[in-house]
Amino acid sequence: MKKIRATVLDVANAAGVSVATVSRAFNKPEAVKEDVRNKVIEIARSLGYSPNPAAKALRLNKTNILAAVIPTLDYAIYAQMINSFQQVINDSGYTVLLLTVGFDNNNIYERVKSVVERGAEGVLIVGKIYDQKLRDFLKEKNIPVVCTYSYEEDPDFAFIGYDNYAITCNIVNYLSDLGHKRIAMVAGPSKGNDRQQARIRAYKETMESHGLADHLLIFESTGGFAVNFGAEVLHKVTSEYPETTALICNSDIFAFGVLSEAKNMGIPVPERLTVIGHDDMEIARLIQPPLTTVSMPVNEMGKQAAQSLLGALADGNPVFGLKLDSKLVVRESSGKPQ
Amino acid sequence: MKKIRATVLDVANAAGVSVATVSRAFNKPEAVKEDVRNKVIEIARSLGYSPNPAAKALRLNKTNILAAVIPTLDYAIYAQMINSFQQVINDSGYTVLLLTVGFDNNNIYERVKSVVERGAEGVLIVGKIYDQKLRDFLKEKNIPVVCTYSYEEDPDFAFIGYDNYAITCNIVNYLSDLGHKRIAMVAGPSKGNDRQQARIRAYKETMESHGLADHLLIFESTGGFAVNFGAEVLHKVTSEYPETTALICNSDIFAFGVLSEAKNMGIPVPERLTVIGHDDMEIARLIQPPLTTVSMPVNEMGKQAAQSLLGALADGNPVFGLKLDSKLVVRESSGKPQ
DNA sequence: CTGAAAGCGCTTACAG
DNA sequence: CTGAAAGCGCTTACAG
Repeated sequence: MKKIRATVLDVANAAGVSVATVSRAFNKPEAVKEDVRNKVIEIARSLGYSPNPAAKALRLNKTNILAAVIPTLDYAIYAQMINSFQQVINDSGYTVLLLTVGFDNNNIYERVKSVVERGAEGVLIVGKIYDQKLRDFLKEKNIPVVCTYSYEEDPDFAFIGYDNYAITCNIVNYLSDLGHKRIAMVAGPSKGNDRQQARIRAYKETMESHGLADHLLIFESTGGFAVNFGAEVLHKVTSEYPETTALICNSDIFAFGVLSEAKNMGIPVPERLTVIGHDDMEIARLIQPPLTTVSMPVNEMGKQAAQSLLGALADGNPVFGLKLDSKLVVRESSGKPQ
Repeated sequence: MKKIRATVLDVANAAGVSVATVSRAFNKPEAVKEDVRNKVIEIARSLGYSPNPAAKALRLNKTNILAAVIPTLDYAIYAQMINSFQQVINDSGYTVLLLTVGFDNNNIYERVKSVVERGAEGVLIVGKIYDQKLRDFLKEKNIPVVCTYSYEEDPDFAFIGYDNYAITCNIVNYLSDLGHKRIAMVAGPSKGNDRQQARIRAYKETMESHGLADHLLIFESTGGFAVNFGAEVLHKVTSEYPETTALICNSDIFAFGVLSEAKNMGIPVPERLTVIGHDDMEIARLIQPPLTTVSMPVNEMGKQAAQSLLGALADGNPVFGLKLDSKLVVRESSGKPQ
């Protein structure tokens, strides 16, 4: 029952020209006499003609599809990044195909492959690609890839992200300078998540460099990024590691859980416990006390990632990488111990 | 330089069969002798063959693409809904094409059209379609459409959403029962946004029904949904309409702004001012005081919307609509006046 | 059970 | 400046 859409032939017949001329009127207008061109375009419009994208893709071997493969949309920083990414892409006549795959990059081979098989000419990924099979696949198919959120010098893929390791070093240094000695980390699941891994590594190594390695305490969530885990950790810390004076949360979500539960338990922040988050979500500055956290330019990341992919596809420009700034935004949830 | 992808002909040649047999081995396996089929599939795999989606789409007149056209991804409820939507869609062998268009549905004709012209077989939209040209276009092309977040009985398009009017009536009734008489509304931009319009209408009419129409006070944001607007409104209210005892915010975002600024200004909530939000974002229950707000099943909405579209496409089932529940979640930000 | 051939809707050398 | 024709990679009646 589907209404047959007008084809190039319909337009040609109605205009009394060949299909070649119709095609040219749209794709190479200067090669068609003006009055013919105008007539064709007018008739095309009146018939509601638009070129069949599948036919075009087949003929030109170009789908104009780019894929965004991300952990989830149910987390503000990814949603925001894709929001920006998508705007640039759509404005460029490309289309964004969206796929969520969770946080473990070890198991994305099939999903990314499927997205390429569905015609994606390029793909945005969050984090690093571990799987050698996937790396080989993408290189062999010559698919431009941009990895976001992390930054690495990688010969094969462009990274547009920030230095997760360095910023976490900064946090530990900041806390150490403040006088904190018992500092714990609340981490997200680190399996297949290089951002978490980098932060954990930074925590360990920087603590060590300050001679604080006798109090390495890492709580790694098993259930993703949930507020509850922050609350859980706070209970554990107060009962089992009460000497702890600072909590580095690798997500604002965890920090919100800690702060909320601290209030319930009557633990003053930052007097008794310093809390640090990560991501600088909008709400971070609105809660009480406002949250000290890490801010990174999420929208910029999305836009640059889009440009990177478009550039690679357009003039065969080598896909470029970019290290963006992240910074520790100090607010009232952090302070000197005691 | 692009690696030529294996075609059905490559597989056929390598297997010593015809392309028809290769195609059948995948699409109608029972019609191919087992050993032949196995050989073909094995060879296809070794060549990394996957069918060209453009060729398939052209031949079958079926793109397997569905579009999500939403205001923005930079707002949790939309991002979450699309997260769920996308999961169901992708699991069904379809692909999600994403496009953001802002909050004003008066101007989405071109964007939705473009998405259909890019091959979308069905489309998810947020809210109601005003534009008659767009309605005609979608009907004429016979494109299944599901409108979300709102609920209406519409002969042309399925709605999977909730009753924005009714829930706002509930809020006003709740406040009136508590003894509030001076109630104001903080609204998002209502132009082209039927959810806001419904809530504003509900506010006006219910206030009237309680004989409170002498204090109709609506603050409509011009700049989208920003925390700042909540703070601004609070200033205006305290200076110009200090008799106000309750603020109905049509977004948690506004409510967060109000709550945060109330704290700064030393205005006790709910003793001096009751604050109500909308959307029940995760953070709503974590702030102080926890926010009374409207909760709706966002993920369910996304899933059902996906099912609706898939159903319409699969067996030509009429697209179904669904009125989902929303409810007022009462927390400590609301109470009796004074 | 298998293959030869047509055709989906486009674009683009090629010829005029 | 324009048209006839080939061909992109598939699937599917049709014939055997």
